Amino acid sequence: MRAVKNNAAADPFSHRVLSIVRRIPPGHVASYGDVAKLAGRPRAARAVGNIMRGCGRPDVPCHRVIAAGGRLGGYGGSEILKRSLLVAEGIIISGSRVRGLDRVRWRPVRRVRSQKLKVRS
DNA sequence: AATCTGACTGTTG
DNA sequence: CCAACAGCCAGAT
Repeated sequence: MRAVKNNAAADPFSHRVLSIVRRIPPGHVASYGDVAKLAGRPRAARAVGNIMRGCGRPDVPCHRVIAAGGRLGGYGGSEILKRSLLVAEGIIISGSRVRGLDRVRWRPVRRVRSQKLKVRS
């Protein structure tokens, strides 16, 4: 049985996007644009949204992926649920905006390029 | 291969 | 702040 064949979504991009979203820790968020950028396609925010729409995986915290500027973005019509999930993780939301975005925005650990220590002698 | 579809985003009025 | 528009993009038809 060939198995897996009907699944056309085995592309590197969507796979990369999903693995990135999977790493967003509770209490943190990333915008569609952020994820797109991390996935190597800085202008594919819209495409990321489409991928989120289809991800129905329990291991993918798609509720932590929001729109730019702290706006919530969509959640399959249940934006209320998305808001609840975020609040439950400690995210503070005022109106329809995440507050203190800079403090909860997820920052993947980037490799520091042999940062030299300046030693004074 | 061409067209359509949006959980997007930045600009403009 | 909100609505309309115009780019942009990967997936699905």
